[in-house]
Amino acid sequence: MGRVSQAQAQENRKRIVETAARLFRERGVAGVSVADVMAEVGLTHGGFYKQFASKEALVAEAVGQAFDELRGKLGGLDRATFLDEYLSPAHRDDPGAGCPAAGFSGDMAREDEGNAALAAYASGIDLYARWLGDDLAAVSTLVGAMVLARATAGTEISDRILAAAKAALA
Amino acid sequence: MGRVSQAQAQENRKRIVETAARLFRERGVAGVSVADVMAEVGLTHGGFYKQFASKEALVAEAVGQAFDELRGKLGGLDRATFLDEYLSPAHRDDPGAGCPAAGFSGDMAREDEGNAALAAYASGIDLYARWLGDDLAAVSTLVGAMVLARATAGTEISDRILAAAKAALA
DNA sequence: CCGATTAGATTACGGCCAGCATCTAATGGC
DNA sequence: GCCATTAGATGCTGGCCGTAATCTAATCGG
Repeated sequence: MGRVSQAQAQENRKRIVETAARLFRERGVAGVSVADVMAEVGLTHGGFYKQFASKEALVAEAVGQAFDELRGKLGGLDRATFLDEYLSPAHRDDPGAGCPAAGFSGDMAREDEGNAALAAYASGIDLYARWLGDDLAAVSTLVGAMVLARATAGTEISDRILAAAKAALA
Repeated sequence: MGRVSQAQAQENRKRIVETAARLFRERGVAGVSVADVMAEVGLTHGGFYKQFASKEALVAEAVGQAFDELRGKLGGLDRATFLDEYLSPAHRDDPGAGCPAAGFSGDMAREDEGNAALAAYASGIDLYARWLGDDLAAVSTLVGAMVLARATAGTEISDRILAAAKAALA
């Protein structure tokens, strides 16, 4: 296949970022290859570098994209509803569509400083903190509970973590 | 080189697990190869499979080892001292020797269920919870703060996360 | 309507990894 | 003191990865 309209190319680019944002959260950045992302979008991996400078650049855009989606969702929610949805087994079991702070935490801890992805991540944490009334401890409890519930998924302790966090933050 | 005494072989095995426990926490399981671990111990990667069935088996032992070390440390600490050390920049900046619940969280979230590493991890979380008075919300705040502080290391928000968690748990 | 541009496909390269087969030499039971 | 055992070294394999050069065909400006 040859060229595609600019509109189509832009649409493709958008789908690459959205797919990456989901896959990276589901399987981790290291667990997803550029070819995986492109195949899921229906393109071949070679074309990737016409749209992005590197995988790193895609990671940065994916983190930004995930937090942008979050920004949209937070607008129409009150605190109680948000906590209920966040600390639900459904959220735990669907990391691909879930909280980027939790989904990307493992990967961000090892990015080198000054990185674009890191900056997007930090500003996303700031978003959470402000939305919860400048309460960074609440953000820690929230994200920590989700991270631990996922790491212990399938064991009896996982549901108890979610319930305990809900009780503490209500 | 040829054979080595049984005592030496056991010592080598121990050092492999200890080194893996540190490197995995520093760089993530996917970021450390079997060859990396063996080189750090001073052995070649081929010999690894005389001691371990697979990398997965090493991960499971490393997680167990890290929580065993923790168990030892927790014995001689009161709550206030523990919180102070846990939520310190020094702990944030030295994940290799730090909390396994935080250090392995990113990798555990993607292990398949029934896994030996997962079981060791879940029992480690249980250890924390009991030591903090069956308070799973406190464990979430603690581990969440460390995970987020590491993911935002280098930005202004990182220290504030640690301070906020300390204030909330004191 | 033509030709320069460009999105995507194809193919290849260099590097790294987990795992294993084979070799080597020291051990430790007899 | 011999020799079967075995820890570790060496070297290979098949696979996957990120990246890039090249090709192809469709677009879009002039």
